[in-house]
Amino acid sequence: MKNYLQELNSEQQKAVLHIDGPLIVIAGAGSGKTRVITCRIANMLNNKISAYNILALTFTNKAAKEMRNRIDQITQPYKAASLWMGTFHSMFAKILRIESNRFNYPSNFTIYDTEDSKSLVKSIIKELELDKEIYKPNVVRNRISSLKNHFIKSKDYNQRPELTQTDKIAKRDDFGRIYQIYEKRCQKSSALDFDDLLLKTYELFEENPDILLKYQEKFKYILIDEYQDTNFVQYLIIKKLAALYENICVVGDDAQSIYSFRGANIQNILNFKTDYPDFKEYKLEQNYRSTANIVNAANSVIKNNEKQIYKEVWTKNENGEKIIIIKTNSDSEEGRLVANTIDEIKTKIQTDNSDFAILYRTNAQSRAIEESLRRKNINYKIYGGLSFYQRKEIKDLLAYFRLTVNINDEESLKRIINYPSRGIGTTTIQKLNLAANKYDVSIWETLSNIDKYEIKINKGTREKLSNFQILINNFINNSKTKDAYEVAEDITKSTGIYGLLNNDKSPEGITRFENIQELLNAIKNFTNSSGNNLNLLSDFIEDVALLTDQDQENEEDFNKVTLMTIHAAKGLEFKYVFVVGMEENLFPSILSNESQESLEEERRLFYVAITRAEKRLFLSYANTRFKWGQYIDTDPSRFLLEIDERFTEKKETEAKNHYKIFPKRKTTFQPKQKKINSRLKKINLSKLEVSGKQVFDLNVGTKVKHSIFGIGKVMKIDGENQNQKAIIFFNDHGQKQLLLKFAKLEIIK
DNA sequence: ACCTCAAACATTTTT
DNA sequence: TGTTTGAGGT
Repeated sequence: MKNYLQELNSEQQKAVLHIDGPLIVIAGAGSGKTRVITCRIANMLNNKISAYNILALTFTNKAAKEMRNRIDQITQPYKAASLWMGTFHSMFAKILRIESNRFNYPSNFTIYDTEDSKSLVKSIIKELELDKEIYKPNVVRNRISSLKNHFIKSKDYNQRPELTQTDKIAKRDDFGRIYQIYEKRCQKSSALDFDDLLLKTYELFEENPDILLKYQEKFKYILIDEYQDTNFVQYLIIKKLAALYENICVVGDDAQSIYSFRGANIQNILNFKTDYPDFKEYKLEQNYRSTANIVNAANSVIKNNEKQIYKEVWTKNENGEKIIIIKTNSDSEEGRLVANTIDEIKTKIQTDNSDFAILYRTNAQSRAIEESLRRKNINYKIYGGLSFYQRKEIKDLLAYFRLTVNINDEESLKRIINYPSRGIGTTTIQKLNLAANKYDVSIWETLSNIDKYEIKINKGTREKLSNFQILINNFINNSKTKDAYEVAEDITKSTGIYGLLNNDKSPEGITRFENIQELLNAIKNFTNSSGNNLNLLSDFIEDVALLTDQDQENEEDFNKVTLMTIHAAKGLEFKYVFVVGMEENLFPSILSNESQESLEEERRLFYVAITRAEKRLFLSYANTRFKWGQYIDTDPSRFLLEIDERFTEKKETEAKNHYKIFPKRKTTFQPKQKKINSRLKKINLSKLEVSGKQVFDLNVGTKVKHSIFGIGKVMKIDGENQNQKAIIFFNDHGQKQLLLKFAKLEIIK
C-alpha cells in the first residue's frame, strides 16, 4: 500500500500527506487530480482515520462511484464503505431525510426536478391569470433558482427594493407573489427542488445548533472536488460544517470554472484564503494527460482571460501531432468529416470507439453528427439531452411511484390522474385544484373528500375519482409490506400502462415498452442488491431525480464513441477529441457577447474542451449551419485565432469549390414515419437488423462469440421475439444473461 | 372529455 | 426543423 505514493510527484505527495488543517490544491487540467484525491482518502483511512468521519463532495455521482472503487483498490475493501462520498445534492438530501422532523418535512419528501418545478411555475402563473408572454415559465423558474442560490427567499426578496425593482422594470410586478406561492406549494407537496436541497440544509444547520454540532463532529474531515464550481449556498454550508475542526481540503482549477450560470463563483477560491488564514496551498502544474502541443495550445488560449490565478501548466510529454483546424461548408459536411476521420484513424491505428469523443456547445448539435456516424456504422452514445429518467414513459411510471410514496406530490398527481385516460378531464382537475388552494390542502385531500370541500362534480365523475382513489390507496398499502419490485410491477400492470404500451407496435411504442421493462429490471436489481432487507419502493425512488445518464452504465454502452456537451465532459479524458461547431454566436454563445465575464467563461469552457484530449485534437467549423429550418451563414470562432499558430495546422474540406451548392439534406433514405425522434428511430433500426439476422439460429448448446465477453456456450433461452434472452456461460466471464437483440453474437461452428 | 390538425414557437450550459 | 399549443369538431 505504500507504493502508491512513489508514483506521485513531490507536489502531489504533499497534497496527499497533508491531512490536518485547511488545504487548497490548485490542480491544472490533467495534473492527476483524481489520483491525488483518491490517494489522499486512502492514506487517511490507512492512518486510522475512520471513513465515518470523512465527507467527500464530488461534482457528479459517477465521479464519486469511480473514486470509491479506486480507494477500495488501494485499501482494504470494507474500509471505504461508510465514507460519505457524492454530490452536494445527494449528500445533503441524505442529511435532510435523516433530520426531516426538524424542519417540517416528512422524511419521504419528493425531489422535484427542473421539469417539475417548471410545471409548477406554469400552473401558478395560470392560476394567477397572468400574461404568460410576460411571465415566461422558464424565465421565472430560472429567476427563482438564481435567488435561491444566493440564499434569498421570497420573504427576503420582497424586502429588497433593488431586487423588486428589477422585476418591476421587466413588468413582472407579481414575481414576488409567484415566488411566495411556489414556496408554499412545494411545502404543501412535501417536495424540495434542487436548490432547496442546499437551502434547507443551510437553514437546518443555522436553526439547529445541536444538529450542526452533530455533523461537525461526524465530518471531522471534509474534502471538496471541483471547488471552482461551488455556489454561494454551498460555500455557506461548508463554512459552517468545517468551522469546528477546519480540516478542510478543497481541490479546484479556476481556469475550469464553467458553471456560473448555476451560481458557481470563483470568488469561493479566494474567500477560502481569507476564511482560513493558516491555509496551506499546493499547485499541481504538471500535465500528464496531453501532448505538449495540446497543453501549450490550451495555455495560449486561457492567457487571454484577465481574471485568473497565476499558474503554469507544463508537461514532459512529447510534442505530438499538431491540432487540426478544419473548415467545412456545412454542418452535415462537418459531421461527415468527423465520421471519416474516426474511420481513418481506426484503420491506421488499433483504437477503440471509446477512445473518441465529439464535444459540442449545445445539445442540439448532436443531430448532424449522429447522422453521419450512423451512416458509417460507428457505434456512439449520446450523453445528456434526454436522459433515461426524463423520458415520458419513465416519468409517467415514476409519477405513480412518487405518488405512492408521497401522496402530497402534486406534480405527480397531476401527471397521472388521467393517464392512462380514465375520464377525469381538465375541468374536474381545475375544480379540485381550486378547492385545494382555497382550503390550503392537497389535491389528493380534496378528491378524497369532495363533499367536505363543497366541490360540484357529477355522479359519473365522482365514481371515476373514487376508483382512482381506491387504486392509489391499494398501491400505498402494498408498498408498506411488499418489496419495491412487486409494487412497481403491480403498478405497471394494474394501471394499464403495461398493456397500453405493449399494444403499441410502432417503433417508438416498442422502444417505450422496452424502456419500461428496463426500469422494472433496474428495480429488480435494486431489490436483489442488499441481502435480506426488504427494499421498499420509497428507498428506490428516493434520489432518482438526482441521477443523470452518466450514472447508469450499460453493458451495451461499452466501446462507443462519446457524444456530449463540453460541460458534461468536465473531468473526463479521451485519446482523440473533436470539438465541433467552432463558430461565432455558437461558441462563444451569442448570449455571452454581453459581458466580458461571460465571454471569459466561454473561454474557460473552450479551455476545458481542449484539455480533454490526450493524443489528438480536431477543431472544426462550418460556413453554413442549418438552424430553425434554414441555412445560416456563420463566421469562425474568435477562439480559433487565439490559439498560438505554432501548434495548429489548418485544413479545408475538398468541396470548397462547390460554390454555394448546399448539400441536399436527405430525409428520403428512411421511410417517413410520423413524428419520431430521430434518436429513437436509429436505435430501433439497428435492433431490428440484428435480431432479424441472428435470433433464430440460437439453440441451447450453441457456441457463440461476444464482442466483449469472448467465447461461451448458450445454456438457456427465454422469452419471445424481441425480448428473447439467452443465458450464456462465457469461458472468461462466467454466466451472463443477454438480450439477444442487443448482444452482438457470432455463432461458432 | 377527447381527438386531430395546423399554426406558432423555439435553442446555452445542469445538479 | 421538431415540438408544443390551441382551436374546432365529434
